[in-house]
Amino acid sequence: MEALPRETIVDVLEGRLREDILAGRHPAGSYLPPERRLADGYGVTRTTLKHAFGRLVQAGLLETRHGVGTRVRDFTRLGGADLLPMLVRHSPDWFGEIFEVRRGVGALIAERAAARATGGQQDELRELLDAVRTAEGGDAAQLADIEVHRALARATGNRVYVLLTNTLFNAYLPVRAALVRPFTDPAAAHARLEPVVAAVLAGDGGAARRAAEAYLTATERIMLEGLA
Amino acid sequence: MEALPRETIVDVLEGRLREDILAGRHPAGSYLPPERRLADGYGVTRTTLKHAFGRLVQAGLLETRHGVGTRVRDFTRLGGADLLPMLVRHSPDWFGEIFEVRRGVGALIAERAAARATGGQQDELRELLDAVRTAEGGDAAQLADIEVHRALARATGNRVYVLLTNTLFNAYLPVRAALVRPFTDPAAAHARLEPVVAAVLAGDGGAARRAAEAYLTATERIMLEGLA
DNA sequence: ACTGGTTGAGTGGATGAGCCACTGGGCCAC
DNA sequence: GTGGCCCAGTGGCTCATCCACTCAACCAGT
Repeated sequence: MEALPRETIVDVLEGRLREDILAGRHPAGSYLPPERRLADGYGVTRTTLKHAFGRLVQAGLLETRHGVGTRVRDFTRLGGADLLPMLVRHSPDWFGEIFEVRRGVGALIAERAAARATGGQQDELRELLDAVRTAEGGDAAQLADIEVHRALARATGNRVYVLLTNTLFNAYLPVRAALVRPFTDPAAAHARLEPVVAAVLAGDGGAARRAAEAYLTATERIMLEGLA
Repeated sequence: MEALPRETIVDVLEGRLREDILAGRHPAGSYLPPERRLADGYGVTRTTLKHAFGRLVQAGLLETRHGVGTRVRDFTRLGGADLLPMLVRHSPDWFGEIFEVRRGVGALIAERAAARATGGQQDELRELLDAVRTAEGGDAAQLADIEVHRALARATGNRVYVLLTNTLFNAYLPVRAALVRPFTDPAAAHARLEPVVAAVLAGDGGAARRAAEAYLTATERIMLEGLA
């Protein structure tokens, strides 16, 4: 099991700052208070605050200018998809939109994979699909399911699809993990996924696209029901 | 003009570390030397090194464990699309793959936008397209062109498409900016873009998808030629 | 009045010494 | 053997201090 360590001070601080920004307490375009004052306000050293700032700058939420100050970026306009995990954590409204995109992109990936998968990649897909069926206990089936999707992305021969899949996974996987119930049955997971892989292996792009759309629509419905 | 300040020490250090990682001098899964030793090696303070580490951790390239060490993550397997800018800077191989995805996603966006754009969004599209035609000097036409694409993404009513568009822009825009020649002519830019907007305004999803594909294929060809 | 250089307050950037907290392996008593 | 303890090595965090940059106000000199 993944033994994640206790949250560090920087973690907590980053979370508070992010919350304050996403909640609009520091509006986009406005300057934050000076580091010394802010650090004092949060009861931490300026160095520690700077570490938290560094992360948020990297994430695209903040923008610092030497000698001037630190400003909140207009991330809804300029931000990248890597913001999704924190956005969805702050407000679950994003979930539906994420899944619509996942459906569109997933269909693209299936279609491309059907057209391009190499022999080795086809073998890998067969193996990983089989691993879903024989998965045992807890979230093993769910993890195996994810691996199939990663392999489908790889089978497009386009590494950007792999990264994109990871980005979308990072955004909605925590939510999906919370809904363990519908995803822990290996037989059901295998049955849902099998038509997609079969179409890809058959090299039928149209069928693969439709199968992927069906799969993603089905899992989306399960998740949206689970959230309600 | 955007007067970007001189690179800070942390910037440089981050670049060197990233380069060392992407070049495989620190293989995925391996542990980096201890912070004290590494900081000494790069001739900087441990604090400074930690700031650079913080960014790379946030970016998904590194993973630190208190009391154990700092490890290089297998970003080709687990990384998100936000890595693209640094990956493409390190090796331009990525460019073709990025553009293929941009084409697929752009077509999806155009189709959705045609089906869903509200009246206000249609007006905005008309205005922004017009701004491309009347753009003057330097890269003004190129910037106006980008704004049209952002507006198309917004017109889908799905904010994730906006973020995704930004992510892909961040990845290939620096390259595109280097090829100013084909993109500085307002009339040409307007002519390329007009059919896409027209189809979206007409509410014809299929036509919008095909127009977007044609546009993206054309600009892709221009860029690939420029690179060669 | 206008121009142009100077200054100073306020901001973020970087340092280095020092201490705390965590991990893991090896040692020792049982 | 087995269990517990210890300690060396690692990253986390703080503090005090200085450097570098920006901007606006000021003040000559014209």
